Amino acid sequence: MKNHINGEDEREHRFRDRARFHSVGFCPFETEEGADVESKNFIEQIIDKDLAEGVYDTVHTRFPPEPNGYLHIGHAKSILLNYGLASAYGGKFNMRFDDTNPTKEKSEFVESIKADVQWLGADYEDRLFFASNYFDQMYEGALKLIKKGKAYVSDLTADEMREYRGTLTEPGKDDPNRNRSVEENLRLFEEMKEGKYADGEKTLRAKIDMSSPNINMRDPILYRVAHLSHQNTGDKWCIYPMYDYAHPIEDAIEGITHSICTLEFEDHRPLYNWVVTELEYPHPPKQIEFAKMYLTNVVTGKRYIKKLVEDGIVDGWDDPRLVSIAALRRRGFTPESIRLFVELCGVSKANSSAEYSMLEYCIREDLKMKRPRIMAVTDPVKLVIDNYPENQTELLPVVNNPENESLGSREVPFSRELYIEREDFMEEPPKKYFRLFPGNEVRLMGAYFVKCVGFEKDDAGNVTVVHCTYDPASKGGNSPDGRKVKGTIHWVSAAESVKAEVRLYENIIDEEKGVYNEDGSLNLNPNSLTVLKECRIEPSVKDAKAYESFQFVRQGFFCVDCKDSQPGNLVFNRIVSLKSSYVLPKQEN
RNA sequence: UGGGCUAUCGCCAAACGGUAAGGCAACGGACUCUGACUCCGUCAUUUCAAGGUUCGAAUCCUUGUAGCCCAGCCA
Repeated sequence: MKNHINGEDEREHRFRDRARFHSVGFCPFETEEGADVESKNFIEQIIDKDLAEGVYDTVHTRFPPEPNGYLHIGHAKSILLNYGLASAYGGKFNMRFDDTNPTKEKSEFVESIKADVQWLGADYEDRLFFASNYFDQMYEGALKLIKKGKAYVSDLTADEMREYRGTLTEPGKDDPNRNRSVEENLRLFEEMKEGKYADGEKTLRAKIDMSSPNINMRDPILYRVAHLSHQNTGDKWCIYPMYDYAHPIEDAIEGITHSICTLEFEDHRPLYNWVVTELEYPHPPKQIEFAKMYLTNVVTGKRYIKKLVEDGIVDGWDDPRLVSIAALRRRGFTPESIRLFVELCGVSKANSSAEYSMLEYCIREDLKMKRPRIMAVTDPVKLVIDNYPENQTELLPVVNNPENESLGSREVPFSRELYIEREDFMEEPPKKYFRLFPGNEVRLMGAYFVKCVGFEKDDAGNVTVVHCTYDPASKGGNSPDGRKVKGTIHWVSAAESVKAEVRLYENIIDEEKGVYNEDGSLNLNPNSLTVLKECRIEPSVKDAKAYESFQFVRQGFFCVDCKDSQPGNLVFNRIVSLKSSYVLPKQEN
């Protein structure tokens, strides 16, 4: 009794810790107990300093994707980091589409991105913005720079521009148009805007330093001509601002304080600062770079995924073997599990790649207390209880989740003919095999003890029926005489169970070989998908809806597929298997 | 080879001159109506390397080494 109470206490304590841990990045300061204060990541440390020194008096972040594709697990880190920081500091978080290049952008992507961000729980409230809505202000800014003598119109072609830029080791040369008068620049830029020039004919460049060791500072292009229809602004513009010019303005307009981006933009920071300085924003935002984190042995490259789709290897961008947000959602991952994953990974400036096992841990961790544990037989073989009355069915009460009583209980039909897992019976068991074999007794989970008294085989030698006798006194799963069994196996009633398709997934990449072949193609795992069409599941899942998930006891977590599952024709995706320290020895013959 | 950044356990990651946290994975063991969960234990005398400063260095200095990013009118 005492032990039991202690056990409970410990468990509650653990949950409290966990709950607190979950709040890292969401409210790291409000650890009432004050004890073990979580260490802060380097961005939080910068923010603390800024706040303490009065550089900013609030925190305002943003997630600024270009709507040119689907979001994947890598983006989740940025989304949750930005959102988490804003929440933690009582600030605001904006959703902003960085749509300054109409060649690659589609409104289809803005919709999917919005959906994914919301699904992840990053609530941007009414703060949904588009960089393209700031085009007027960016244009005004360009005028200002020209008037200050800090920008000029260039006639150089793309090739010439490259030549003039110099190389990593040699400085660049001044643009022949670098010293045009303000008036001429104003006129030319106006003409660019009016559409007098063809794509590529003219650009607006910042006048900075052609010999800077930082190539981004060698008079970077601010505006290019592109006669293209924009997904948001239509045909209003034929000049579009470049990222390096547009982004700081977007941040400044929205009152962003900490503009968080990935490492590859570190070299752009001086230019970011140049723009906000020259444009004289009173409270300029600060760019901070962190290392993006990927999963090991995963494919995120657009062209690779596109090819997988085209080749019919996956059934779309949301194929459960992919790691787009849509794919993870379809596979059965929860927003909570992804949040946990991002928290566990941490934030730093060191390039890194997390192992998939970390993500697996996170989804198991999230689902294990939340979802019902039911019985499903994925590779059925019939089990007949010889001494059980024919035509009798009884309903046995089963707790939905023994670790979470609030999930209630259900009744599972039991009868003379059942299905069990094929691998739970062996004619000649290896050592330490606790399951069914002739003469051995096991527990049918939640039902009775049964003892194997025989079996039938077909001509090919496959077991077709296992015969048992049951002990009526062991109803519920325990024998009054106190005798123990080593094995407990799951089962379903043959007549009442529902037939379903179950899809088992392995990594789409052959992990032994790594992601890419020498020729750049993907090292695909030929066994990444296993479809089991003859599965039998207890009837309680009959009305399960898309995305609903369960633990299939002894096997793993499974989720109703949102695309292919139909009432009466259920399809389940295996989200993740349960861990197992037992490996079934390879069967001979 | 110009510039920028990074190196702490198989994978993430703390440590901010005071004597290497934690998580994942792995491996023992206990418990068990899931070979799961949970529990308990093991897992860096050493922080890329070599020197130096210091009573004391992962942290400071020097010199190296390795990796990533930059020469789009992409973001």
